[in-house]
Amino acid sequence: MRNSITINDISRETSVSNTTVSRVLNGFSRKYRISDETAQHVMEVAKKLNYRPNRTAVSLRKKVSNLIGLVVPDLSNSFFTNVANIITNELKKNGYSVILTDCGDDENTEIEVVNLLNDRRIDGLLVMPCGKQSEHLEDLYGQGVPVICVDRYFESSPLSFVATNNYSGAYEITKYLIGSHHKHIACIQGLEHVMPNLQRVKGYMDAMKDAGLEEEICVVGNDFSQENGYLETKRLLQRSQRPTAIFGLSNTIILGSLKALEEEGLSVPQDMSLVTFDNAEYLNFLNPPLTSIAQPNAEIAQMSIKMLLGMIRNKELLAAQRPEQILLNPTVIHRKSVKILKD
Amino acid sequence: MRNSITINDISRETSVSNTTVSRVLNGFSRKYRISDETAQHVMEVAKKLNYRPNRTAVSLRKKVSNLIGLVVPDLSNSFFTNVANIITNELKKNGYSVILTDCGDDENTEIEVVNLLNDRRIDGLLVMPCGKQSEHLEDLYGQGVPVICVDRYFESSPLSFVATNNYSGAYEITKYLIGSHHKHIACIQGLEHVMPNLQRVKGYMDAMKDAGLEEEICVVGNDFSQENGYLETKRLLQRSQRPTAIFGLSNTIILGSLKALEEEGLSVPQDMSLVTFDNAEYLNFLNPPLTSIAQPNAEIAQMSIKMLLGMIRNKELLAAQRPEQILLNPTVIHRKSVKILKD
DNA sequence: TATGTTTGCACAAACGATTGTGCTAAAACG
DNA sequence: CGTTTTAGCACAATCGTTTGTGCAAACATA
Repeated sequence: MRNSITINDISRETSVSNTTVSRVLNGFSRKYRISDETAQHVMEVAKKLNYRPNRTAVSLRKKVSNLIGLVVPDLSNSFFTNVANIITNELKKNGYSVILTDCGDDENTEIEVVNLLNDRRIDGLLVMPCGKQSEHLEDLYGQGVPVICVDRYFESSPLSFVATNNYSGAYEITKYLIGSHHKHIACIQGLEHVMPNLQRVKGYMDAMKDAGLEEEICVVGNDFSQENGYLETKRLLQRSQRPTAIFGLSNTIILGSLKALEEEGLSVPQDMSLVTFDNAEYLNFLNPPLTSIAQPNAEIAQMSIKMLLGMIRNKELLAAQRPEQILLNPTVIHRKSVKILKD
Repeated sequence: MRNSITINDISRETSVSNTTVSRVLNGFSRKYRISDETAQHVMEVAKKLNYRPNRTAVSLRKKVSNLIGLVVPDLSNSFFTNVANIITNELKKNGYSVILTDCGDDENTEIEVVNLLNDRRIDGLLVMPCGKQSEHLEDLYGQGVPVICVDRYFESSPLSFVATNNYSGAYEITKYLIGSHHKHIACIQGLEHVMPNLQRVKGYMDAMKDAGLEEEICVVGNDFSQENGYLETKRLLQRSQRPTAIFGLSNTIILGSLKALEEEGLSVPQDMSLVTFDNAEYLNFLNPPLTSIAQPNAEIAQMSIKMLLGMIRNKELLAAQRPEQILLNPTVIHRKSVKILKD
């Protein structure tokens, strides 16, 4: 068992009380009128013994853990890892460590891990909720724990959120496809009930409707996996009326589509146009480079943290405030996966 | 401030001591002869009040945190995130939470975060060390904290490790290039002093030597970034004697190469053959699909955890045992980025 | 000299659990 | 009925900190 140096060892060695040691080491010498001499001595001994405070004890006593929970749906999706990465690094700069957990896009797992995080007395929670329920999160929030929804959120909930304006992104890129004279545009969606998916589908559908293509609306699929992209693409290709363009609602989905198309010997964009949500460096080097909707990952991460830290600092306001609801605009990155059809 | 239900609330409500409550809730009713009646009552009240133990208090008292530290060099590299992902999920199944930190491939940051993790009394550390020094890790290990090096490791150190057999992977793929009649093969390396890089370079060099191509050995570059891949490729292209093949030592590096080649209007593999370490789904869909050396990510993760958990369970043996040193074999995945030259 | 003020620090209670030990009352035994 | 055993639980210390308060000695003031 690890037997580290404690404040009491210093206390013994310096023959002052642990109270005094604690105060010196926390920079309260002045405040509690510890003589410079004593303070010096304590600090020297602390350094000599290579003392480091036990954060567990501090957490227990101060009721502050400097731990932030981060719950993501699926770490094999590069969008989530990218955001998680930025969040983790940003929070470290602010003196927080993060406990990162992947809930496998499963609601019960999410509830379980949120409880676990609460047991560890996290100072705040950043969550990309994967289910329809928000009670477990609102409960936590009600207990006074700052909670921010990131990327995914709930319509009417006291929880603040930061997300991409998924609607506008989807609307815009669909309009672009239509502008390129595509009419048969299929949309492969992810988890049906989560907000980003809902909004993206809505954006797609509205753009179709606004162009008088209501009849052509075609939404298939049911999760954000690559398999889903693969299978749905295969099925789309078997239709009598094949789409001329596919809009994948995540980078994972589109990778599945690509695989299916390749297997069928179809090439992009000659035989099929392809666009996707999410951005990634490698999209530039695909065959062909894929036109995509880049989410503002860094801004999402930074804004979430800003809001979270704000709540942590102003706990009193926590309950009083109305939720902040922030939607950040995505940008369409035009590459080479859309064929311009003759009209 | 969060005011949760404690064991004392239950104690009050049931009119038994907190000792008894604790024993009941930990399943020690039998052992301490708590009557079934009392036990029942305690459990009911605990459920009614929705009691959950404060893990911070438990950690302090039991000197066990159920926290594992995971330190990776760079979370924007998909190899690391992939391994981290598997590790995190596997550990969760074993009742551990992981604190994940990215040290930005900086040695001082690594030392700092390792100290921070120690302050939190992690039960074990999985680390992909980014520097030449191992003292901070050996210190921790010496304090009785299980430490396993993952992917990266040190030559002569008491620390156990799990990594890919980088040498054989590099040797094999270089031999393959040579077998395809390439002679001018350049190697763009990552961080010079880390073991995987060292071993990969060695594999490359030995393969060249064994084929009598000692004169042609060409190792450039100095870190695992995409920028490094980009810049070094640009420079290679300016040489009077251009290489006919480039061996990138990571997926990030090769993405940089690809960018440089594209800018120069060169296509793969017609104008330049390309191979890389690391595997990723998207490599299949690049233009062209890249031949690569797939590391056994899942096995690395699982083996690391197995060793770590073993150490945690057998702490006594910790110091006594000789380090375990595990190298797992990679596999070359042949795709379409190597041109077979006429000899 | 008596009183008030400041200096410099220590005592002891918390935080929320776990755990070695001790104690009382009832049951069992002879 | 007296003694031993067992059942059933509580006391209090402990983990390593932080923190409200108290208190003696030194000093200043009148």
